[in-house]
Amino acid sequence: MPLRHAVLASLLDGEYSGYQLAKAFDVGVANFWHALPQQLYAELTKLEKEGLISGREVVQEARPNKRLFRVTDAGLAELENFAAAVSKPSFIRDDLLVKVQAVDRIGTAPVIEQLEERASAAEARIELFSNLLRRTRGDVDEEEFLRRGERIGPYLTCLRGLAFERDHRTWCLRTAAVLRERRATHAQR
Amino acid sequence: MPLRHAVLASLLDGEYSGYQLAKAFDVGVANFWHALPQQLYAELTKLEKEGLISGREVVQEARPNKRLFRVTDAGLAELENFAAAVSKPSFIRDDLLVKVQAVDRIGTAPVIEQLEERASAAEARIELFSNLLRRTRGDVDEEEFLRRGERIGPYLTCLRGLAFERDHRTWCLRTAAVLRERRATHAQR
DNA sequence: AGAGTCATGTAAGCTGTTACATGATTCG
DNA sequence: CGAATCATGTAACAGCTTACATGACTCT
Repeated sequence: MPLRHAVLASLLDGEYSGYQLAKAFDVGVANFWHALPQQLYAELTKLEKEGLISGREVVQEARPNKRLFRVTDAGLAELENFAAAVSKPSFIRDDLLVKVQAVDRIGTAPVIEQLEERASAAEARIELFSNLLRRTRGDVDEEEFLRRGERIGPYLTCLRGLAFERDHRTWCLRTAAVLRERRATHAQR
Repeated sequence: MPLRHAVLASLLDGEYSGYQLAKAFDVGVANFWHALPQQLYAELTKLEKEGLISGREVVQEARPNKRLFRVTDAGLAELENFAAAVSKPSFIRDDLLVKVQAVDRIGTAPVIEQLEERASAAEARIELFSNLLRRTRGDVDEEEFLRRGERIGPYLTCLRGLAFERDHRTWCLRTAAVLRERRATHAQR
C-alpha cells in the first residue's frame, strides 16, 4: 500500500477531485511522491470503497461533473497507523545516474546533453518551490512560520523538495562540466 | 526495462556473481539504484539468455559454486542505446516524507523518532561514501582525479550519493528539531 | 550452539506503466 | 481551427516485493 497514504496525506488540506490531485502530484506533492492520473483514479475508487475517503458529486455546467474527496475519520486513523509503522529507507532510482555510471565506456555527448537538460528542469522547479514557500508563509519569516504556523507539514516537505532540486542541479552542472573538459583535453572517442 | 541497465552498468568494472552484485546494490550502486537479490538473479538469467552478459561457472570447494558475469559487446551496445534515449525525470518517493506531510494532523512522536533514525542512517552512509571516494582517488586530489582518472563514472555517481545523504541528513535533523520545539511550546496532543 | 556469510533460486501477489477511449469547452 | 484544459476511466502488461526453500561453512 504505497500510494494510498500519499493520497490520504494530500487530501488533508481540503477536497480535491482526481484531476486536481493529478495536478498536485505533478507539482507540490511531487516532493514526496509521483503518480499518473490513471493510478490516482483507481486508488481514489479503492479508498472510497474502503471508507478511508468520502466523495461527493459536484455537478457543473460548462465542464464535466467531478467528484471531490475528503479524508474520513477512518482515513485519518489509517494515516496515524502508517506514521507509527517503520518506514522503508528511501533510495534514489535514476536513469541518468545509470548513464553517468557507464560514462567512461559509452558516448559522452548524449549524457552531457541530458545532464544540462536536467539542470534546467531542476532550475524551474527551484523557482516553483521557492515561490510556493514564499506564498505559504506570507509575511512572517521562515523561522517564525515553522514555530507558530498551523499547518507546516507541506512546508517542510517542500523544503526537502527544494533542497533536493538545488543539490541535483549543482551535481548535474558540475558533472557536465567535468565531462566537457575531459572531452576537450584527452580527445577520446 | 529499468533494472537491466543498472545491472549492465554495475558489471562494467569486472566480473561479479549475483550474490556480489546484491551486496553492491546495497552499498556503492545504491547511489543510483536499488534491487533485492531475487530480482538480480532473475535479471541476470534474462540478460544472459539475451546475450547481453555472459556467465561462467566457478567451482569452489569450501563454498557453494557461483556464476560470474561480464558484459558482452551486445550488452555494451545496449547501454550505448540506452544512454542516447531520453531519461525519465527522477522523483523522490519516500514514506517518511508522506508522514511529515501529514504531521500536523497525526501524532508527531513516531515521526520525530524516525527522522532521527534516518539522520543516523544517513550519517553512516556519508562515512561510507566518503571513504569509498578517498580510496578510489588514491593520492591525487579530486579535481585532478576527475580531470585525468580513467574510470570516473562510479566516482561521479558516488558524489551524487554523498550529496544526497548529506542533504537528507540536514533536512531530517532540522525537521526533527522544528517538530520537537513545537511540541515543547504549544503543548499540542 | 546459534548467528552470519556464501550462494541461488521459485511462486504468488501487489504496484506501477503504457496504450487506449471519450467528449465538451476554452484559448490563441 | 487546432491545441490545451477539464474530467474520468478500462485493459493489458511490465516491474517490484514478500514469502518460502535449501544447504554448507565460519565465526563468536
